[in-house]
Amino acid sequence: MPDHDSDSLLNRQTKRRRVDIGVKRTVGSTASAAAATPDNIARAKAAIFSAMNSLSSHSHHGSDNDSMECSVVQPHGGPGVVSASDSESKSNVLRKLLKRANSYEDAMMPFPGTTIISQLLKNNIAKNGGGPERGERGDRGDRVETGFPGSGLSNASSDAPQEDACSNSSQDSTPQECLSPFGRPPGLAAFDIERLNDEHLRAKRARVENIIRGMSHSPSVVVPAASRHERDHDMDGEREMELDCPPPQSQHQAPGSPRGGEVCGGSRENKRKQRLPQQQQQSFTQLVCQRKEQKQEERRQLKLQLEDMQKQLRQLQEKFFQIYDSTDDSEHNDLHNDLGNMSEDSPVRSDTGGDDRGGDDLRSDNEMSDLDPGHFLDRARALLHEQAMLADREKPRRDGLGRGKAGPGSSMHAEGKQLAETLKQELNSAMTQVVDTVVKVFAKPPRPTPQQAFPPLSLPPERFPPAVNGDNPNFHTANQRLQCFGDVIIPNPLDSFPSMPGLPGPTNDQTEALPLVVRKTPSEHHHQSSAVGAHGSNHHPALHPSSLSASMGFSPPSFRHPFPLPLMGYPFQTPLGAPTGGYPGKDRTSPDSMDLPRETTSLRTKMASGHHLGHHHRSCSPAHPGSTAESLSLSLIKSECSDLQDMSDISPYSGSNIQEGLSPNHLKKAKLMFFYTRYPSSNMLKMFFSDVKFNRCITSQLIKWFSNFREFYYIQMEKFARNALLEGVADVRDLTVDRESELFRALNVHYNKANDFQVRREHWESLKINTLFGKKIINNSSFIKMCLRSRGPELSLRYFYMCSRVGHNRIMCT
DNA sequence: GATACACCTG
DNA sequence: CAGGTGTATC
Repeated sequence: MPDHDSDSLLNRQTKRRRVDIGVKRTVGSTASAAAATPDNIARAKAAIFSAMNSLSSHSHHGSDNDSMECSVVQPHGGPGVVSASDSESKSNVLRKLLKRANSYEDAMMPFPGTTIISQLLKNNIAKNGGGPERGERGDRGDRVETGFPGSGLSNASSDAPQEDACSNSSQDSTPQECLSPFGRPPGLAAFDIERLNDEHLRAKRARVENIIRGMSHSPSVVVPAASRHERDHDMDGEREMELDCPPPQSQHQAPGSPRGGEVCGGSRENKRKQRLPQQQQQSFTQLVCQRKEQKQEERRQLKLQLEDMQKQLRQLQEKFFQIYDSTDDSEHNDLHNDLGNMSEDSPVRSDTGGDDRGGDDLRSDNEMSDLDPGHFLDRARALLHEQAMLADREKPRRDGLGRGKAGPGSSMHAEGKQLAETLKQELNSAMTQVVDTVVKVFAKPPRPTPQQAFPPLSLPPERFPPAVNGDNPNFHTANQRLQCFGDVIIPNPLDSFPSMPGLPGPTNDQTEALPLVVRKTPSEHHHQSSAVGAHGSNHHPALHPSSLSASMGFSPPSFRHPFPLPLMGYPFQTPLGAPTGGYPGKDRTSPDSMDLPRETTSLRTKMASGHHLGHHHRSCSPAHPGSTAESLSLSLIKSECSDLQDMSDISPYSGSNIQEGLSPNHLKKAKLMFFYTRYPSSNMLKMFFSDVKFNRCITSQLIKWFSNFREFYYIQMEKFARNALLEGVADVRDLTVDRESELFRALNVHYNKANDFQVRREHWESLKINTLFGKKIINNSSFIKMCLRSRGPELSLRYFYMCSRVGHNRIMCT
């Protein structure tokens, strides 16, 4: 704390420790201060959270579901848990937490608090293997995890830590959740559907496997069921990490910083992130490749589906034929009459009677080959041919004779023709339906495969090429992306969300937010620091790959979607729900009509009026929203653009409508983006806001927005933590977040006021978040992702998991 | 000096 | 959310 003396530091901390703690510039400083500050409950809480975060950070794996819990912190060396009942223990805990916090501020991970943390870490460890706080964070980098050997966790230690975890989780959830990537075509029989599902599942599995292979991050994977067991392992691992790693000297690493070994090494990167761009580029490239793969996969699936449908069609035809045949046999002609009526207009129709033969033949054929579709057509052709011949032959006679003559034979003949006609019509209609169905299915965003894992989150910078929705509001269809956000969402947490730039490499997970600015090219800025800068070094550049990256990471191949999202598991619908289709309503409407929050409105107004933001904005011009682009943007948002892809998708259309200013919709998008990255890099911002002409003002404004978002977000988290402490919560496992919770409400109001995102019950309750973080943000709605993501190790909840349990969700820190 | 961030205030 | 300030980094 170079700058601040302890007092000031304390004050400051007291006031605001929230947010920046993690990032803070002061990093190494305050160790001294850290020591005591008892009074700060908040701090303690923060510490707790951080601990929790730490834990959570690594844990991805998780079990998914339910059981994730985090272990709690335990005060003393031993991982003992603090007994809630004992006030003293609480005090100790708080103290430790405080210490930790302080140390944190120092930027180091305090060992003091270590015990607790370590225990927490242990629990979680596995997942990321990430180191402890900073270190932990560093983790995000992925490598970090690797660095930690010890994690006892089962797998965690392994190299593929996060990935594995992701994959595992993905697998777990995927199958079930994403059952039908394709919507079920109308008309398909149940058995067909089942068949399709089976195939689909197989395909998903294959995709998941691919994804897993592709991922290299996450170390731990745990099986949900074993969550607890795993947790233990994780903890061990984490602890080891902690021990192994020297405390960071000065700052924590920035959230995305790469770290792994680094972390352990204690080296932190004070420097700002420099290379993000490259990393991001790689990530993008990977994403693109993944997308292609996904598309191919989609094609394959569609083909399979088409084949199934064709089979079904054939079966239907056969059945029809059989029925007809039976009727014929019975000699009654209700059916015939009907057919005759139907085919009256048919050219082929003939009045002449035919012989029975046709009927008999058909019958026999049917008998012979009930199930052979091919016969159906053959018979139809033969019948037609026969009828034609008869018609020619009898026509003259018929003219002379009159119809009365037609006996049974002629009626049969007529019936044959009618049958032929009917069959033709049926075939045509059936084919038409099949084709339509296929087209529709194809057009719809398929649910992605599981991987989505979400999404979350990061976006691909580039956006995948996928089709974007430029025109089609319903980007789902247009894009065909699956939204899977597994979270569906919007999956596409996502997964993938986006961090475009940040995409992490394969391994990156960015659990943390990326630095806001990354100077893209060296040429442009010599600074490399994109990130956080100063104090912050904490932010680790490496980290960037926040969730977005994670998502990207995941998205692998399996998805067809462009996004990575996380989609894992959710079925077709987007998290958003119904509105998928068009984003009606306000989305489409002009900004004015939008139901934006007041602030937004005011912002818009200001902007519209040419308001210039302070010095930041000197050059900014007013925004000109309204355009289609915005609508699209909203649409995207609704669809949970969370996914990187979504983000990326924006660009296409945006290109045509580049605005010089930021509109309310952009603000909305920024909020959405915040779910994925708390510290977006400049590249990410550019990608995400491809429809905006960037200049210093815009960049500054965006940075400011994110700064504000962080502030709010961390305040909420801190508040939540504080309340929890006051309530006597000693164990993270006791923390719960449900829809009624203040945290949920606050976040939703702030970031989702217009309910652009529908946090559906299923998303909330059955999140399989294991993989959520970082890399795997797989499923769950963006909202949840957002909730999970927190900024710094310290206070942030980023590592929290919200799990659903029977009636409620828990926040886990893994 | 420029930049980015945290923090604080309105 | 914006404006301002202080700090750290480049």
